[in-house]
Parts: sequence; C-alpha cells; structure tokens
Amino acid sequence: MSENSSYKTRKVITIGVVSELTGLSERQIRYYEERKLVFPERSEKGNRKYSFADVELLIDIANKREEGVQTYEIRQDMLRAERKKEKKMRRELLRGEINARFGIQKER
Amino acid sequence: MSENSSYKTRKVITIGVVSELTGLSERQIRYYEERKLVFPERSEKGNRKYSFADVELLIDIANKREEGVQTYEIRQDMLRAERKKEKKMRRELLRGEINARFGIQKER
DNA sequence: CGTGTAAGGAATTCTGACACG
DNA sequence: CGTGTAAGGAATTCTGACACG
Repeated sequence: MSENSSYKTRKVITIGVVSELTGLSERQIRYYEERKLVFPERSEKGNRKYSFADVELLIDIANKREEGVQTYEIRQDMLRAERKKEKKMRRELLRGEINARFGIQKER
Repeated sequence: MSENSSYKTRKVITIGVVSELTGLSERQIRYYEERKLVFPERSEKGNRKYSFADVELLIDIANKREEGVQTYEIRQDMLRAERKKEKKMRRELLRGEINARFGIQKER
C-alpha cells in the first residue's frame, strides 16, 4: 500500500526547484525549516534536498499560512497528527501479533 | 496501472544529484544527452532537470556501457523498443474501439 | 512573527575546446 | 568513440544580519 523509500520520499530536489514547484520564496522555505515544519536532507557541501512529499507538505503549509494560521499552530497540528498515527500503528501491530498466535490457523 | 505525470516522470532533479544517484560523471550524463539517449528539461536559466525515470534509464545505460555496448547501439535498441511499444498501443487502441462498438453491451 | 533584501563567499552548472586513444 | 580536464562566466545556494511591522 505505501511504497516506502520510493520516488515520493526520496530527497533529491534542490531548493530552487522546490520554490518553482510550490510558489514559495526560498526565504520562506528556509524559514519553515527553522520552524521545524520541513526537514530536508543535505548534500555533501550542505545544499538542501527535498522530496516530492516535502513539496506537497510545503503546499499544504502555504495554504494554511494564507488562511492566517501561524507556523507554531501548524507545527502543533503536525505533532498531533504524528502522535495519532503512531497510536494507530501500535494498535495494528498488536492486532497482527494476536492474529499470529491465536488467529486463523494455517495448514498442519 | 501507469501513474502518468507523477513522481517518476516529473523532471526536477539537477545534474549533480543525478550524478550522485547514478555514479556517472556529469560529463558522461551530458554526453549521453548529446547522443540522444536522455532528454532532460531545462530550467529558466538553462539548467538540466531529470526525472527518476531518467535516472533509472541512465543506470541501464551505464550497465550497457560496462558491457561494452556503444551509445549508438543503445540508441538503436531504444528506438526499436519505442516502435514496438507504439505498435502495441495501436493494437490496444483498436481492440478498445472494437469492444466499444461490438463488445459487451451496457444496460439499455 | 513572517518575509524581503543586500552581502560575501562557496559550490553548481553551462558551453566549447583540447587531449587521448 | 567516450571521457577527462582546465577555462571563464553565469546562476545557485548558503549563512547571518538588518529591516519592517
């Protein structure tokens, strides 16, 4: 269901291209990093590299900002969503374990 | 089946990153373009931009080159594959049209 | 708080060319 | 043919800072 280290999450896009793709200024993109909203990787010499997922996230951020939402709020929302997701993961992991032991038996 | 203008085919990767990803020198990458094996887009100021699909193609090219295959041969193979693919497309298009007229009827 | 901008420097990319083989 | 390299210039990116509000 979720291709993992795939095209979407591979960090390969430079800030200039991200700027074109999102319509945000490089200044804005760097600032959102400072506010811990995006986490680009760095190349050898320190150039930022983003993924398509980052680009989409930045577009979401841009929309929120247009609605007047502050970066701090956006960060809080992201952290909340993060925790919720982890909770879900834990539940699913647990369900998997239970199934493995007491669930539908395989042959033999 | 084939996500179209998606992450895989969007031209957003600069030549430096492509070089890292493929292990090829920038010189080699530019040369393969000269030999019409890859077709990057250009940014405003003329910088080359590649897609993940291009990166994969370049890796294939690198492998062929290691086997001693010349760029000209590689190009011929690509053109042949291209033609074959188009032929297939035409067949499928035709089948689709026939089905639309004489195939399984919808309601009414 | 969020963003623009000028500043200075380092790294990137581009093209056309010479070199070797 | 395929690739390295030095050359010169233009564009990119980086950081830290001042500005406005």
